[in-house]
Amino acid sequence: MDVVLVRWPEESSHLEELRASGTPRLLLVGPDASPPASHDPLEDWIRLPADDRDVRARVATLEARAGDAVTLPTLDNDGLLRFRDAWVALSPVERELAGALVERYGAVVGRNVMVHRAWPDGAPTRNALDVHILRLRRRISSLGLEVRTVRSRGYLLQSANGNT
Amino acid sequence: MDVVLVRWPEESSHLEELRASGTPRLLLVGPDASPPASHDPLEDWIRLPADDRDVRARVATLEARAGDAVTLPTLDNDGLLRFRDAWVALSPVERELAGALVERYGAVVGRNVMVHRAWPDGAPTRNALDVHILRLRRRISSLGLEVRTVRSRGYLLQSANGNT
DNA sequence: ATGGTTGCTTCACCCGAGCGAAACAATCGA
DNA sequence: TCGATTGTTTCGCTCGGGTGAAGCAACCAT
Repeated sequence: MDVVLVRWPEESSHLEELRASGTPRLLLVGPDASPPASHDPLEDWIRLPADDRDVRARVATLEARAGDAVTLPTLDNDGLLRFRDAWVALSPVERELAGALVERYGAVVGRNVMVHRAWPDGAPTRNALDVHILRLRRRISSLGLEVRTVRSRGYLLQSANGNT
Repeated sequence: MDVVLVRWPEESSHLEELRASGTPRLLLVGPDASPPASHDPLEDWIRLPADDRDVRARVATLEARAGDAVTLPTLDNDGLLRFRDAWVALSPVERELAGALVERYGAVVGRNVMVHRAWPDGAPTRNALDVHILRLRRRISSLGLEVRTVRSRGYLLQSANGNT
């Protein structure tokens, strides 16, 4: 989601609806104005005049927070895994594995559950799942997604930078 | 909880443990340094030289956020210990120990209670609990949690930087 | 105080199981 | 024919859990 720049306090009327809709926003505080008192993580402010890089850094931070809060990966009907405006094509087996992980995004999916999903009539080898998880990991790394192992319990899909 | 001021990038070594313990912090960015890229809501930065009121405003915001974030640790069904949007996987024994501690978060849990919980049919060695407590301590330190000893009474789970 | 005792922490080691990763072979489809 | 997909094997690392032992530190009883 894009960060909206708002002059403070000149455009403060506009601010209410941005707050209500959860839009990330950066307030440009005039040289003599006092900064706003909101502690919403999706709101930030900077004192004018400001270095352009500083503005961009704060915008980037707000964008990242908004992305953390909202984005869920989805697996569409064509077998494409989408996440944050990017996507990758998955092979059939990977599709099933990713499907199980996406349905329980951020939670652990048992190894046996995933084996059953990818090979309903029984797993080919005990190691097969490991290998496909490895291949899935490499594919989705470009999306900023990662599969984390929870030893003796299963696997967990999450955003690569941080948690959920 | 109090906001810690950190010079950036001079004191960046100290920063890691502040992040881990969930301590709110304001980075004082030198005139020529580039701002940090964290999107933790409990971290903020300001460019030096800065107006004193601006510093106080940011400190106040961080304090307010820290006050909002009185989260309790939870042990979910997958054996993951979650705290403040981070998590770690626990081994089976650690899971039982952490479960006992989480249920009485901030209060003392007797050693015998924990032994009975982890090994209902009797402890393997008298030392076993100590070793597992040590391992649990190391694991949860990354979450900003700590296990404190109350001599001859038991153990107590709390947030690493002081409160509750 | 002194020395001993108790309670707790920490380290080092072992074993077995779980898992990761590479390498290779076989198959399938455009 | 060529690349993509999948199955299989093998090697080795990491982790979990038990054990022994050394080291502190607080407490107790002379």
